[in-house]
Amino acid sequence: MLVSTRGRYALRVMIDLAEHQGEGYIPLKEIAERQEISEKYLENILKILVRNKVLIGLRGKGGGYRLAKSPDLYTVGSILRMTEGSLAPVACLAEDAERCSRMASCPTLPMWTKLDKMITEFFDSITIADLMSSSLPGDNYVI
Amino acid sequence: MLVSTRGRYALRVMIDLAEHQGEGYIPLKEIAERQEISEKYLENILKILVRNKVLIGLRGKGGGYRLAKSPDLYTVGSILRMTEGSLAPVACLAEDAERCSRMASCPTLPMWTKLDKMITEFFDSITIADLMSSSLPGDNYVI
DNA sequence: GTCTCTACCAACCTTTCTAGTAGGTTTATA
DNA sequence: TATAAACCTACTAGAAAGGTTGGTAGAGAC
Repeated sequence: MLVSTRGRYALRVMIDLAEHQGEGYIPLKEIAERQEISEKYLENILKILVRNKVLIGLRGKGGGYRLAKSPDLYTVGSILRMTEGSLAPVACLAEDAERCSRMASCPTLPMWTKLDKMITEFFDSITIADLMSSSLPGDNYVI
Repeated sequence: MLVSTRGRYALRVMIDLAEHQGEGYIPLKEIAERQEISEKYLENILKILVRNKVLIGLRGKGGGYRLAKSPDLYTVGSILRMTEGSLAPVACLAEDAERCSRMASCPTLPMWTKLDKMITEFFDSITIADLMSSSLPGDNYVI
């Protein structure tokens, strides 16, 4: 599995917040309810997004979360890299991979590299705004 | 990680055997040595390929493994599906996934479906013959 | 007929990742 | 000061990854 629940939920939250922009700070409880995701689990995911300054969290009564910037300024790729760590299709291409001694002669490496590039370009070509329900699904984020 | 060692090793074995076609049956020991993979672990992987009739195993002295068909008749996709089970980038798209109640309104589903199609088409467009060292790496299995 | 080489098979193991849960602390508003 | 919220640390059950152990069965050479 390339993308786990962490990344998928993060994207859904981003879209949810994008659709409720201008309504001030949205409490976690509300998002969790709408998205049918456990509050406590979601908390862990939103923490990552706040740390990366994608979301702004406000404490106390009337607090909650909101997007730091406009939805068209966030690519799906950037959100997934934050939450998933790496989007590499194979271990050898992960940033923290130990250098493989067979690299120079590996007959499969060019294939993996090419796929990695395809995936990266795909995710980086789509923004949160593209995913919003107001968009026609399936055709507007053509690669 | 989309593709684990199981799938990667399987591909390397297929290429290895393709490059030693016409030399009769190649014992596991030899492959393991050349590929620097533990014999015992490789055994588990080859079992899958034999079960799927991609390789033919012969026991006893002089035994070993050989490809059942020509290398250009095996796509990378078919080998990976055998060994990895599923190549779906997200859980919702796996064959054995339980039907998600949000499917109809999910704003991210079209993106996942599109990526899944891209990945499948990529892997199905490359054969073991394309990966052999005699090929120029990087340009001949253009999608 | 038995020795050796080989594939084949079932079970087990360790480490890491996934998908959470529990319980408390801090900050802001009413 | 009560309450609503984010924030923080730690824990956990289960699954998957990446193997290992110890055998059984078949085929050829002597």
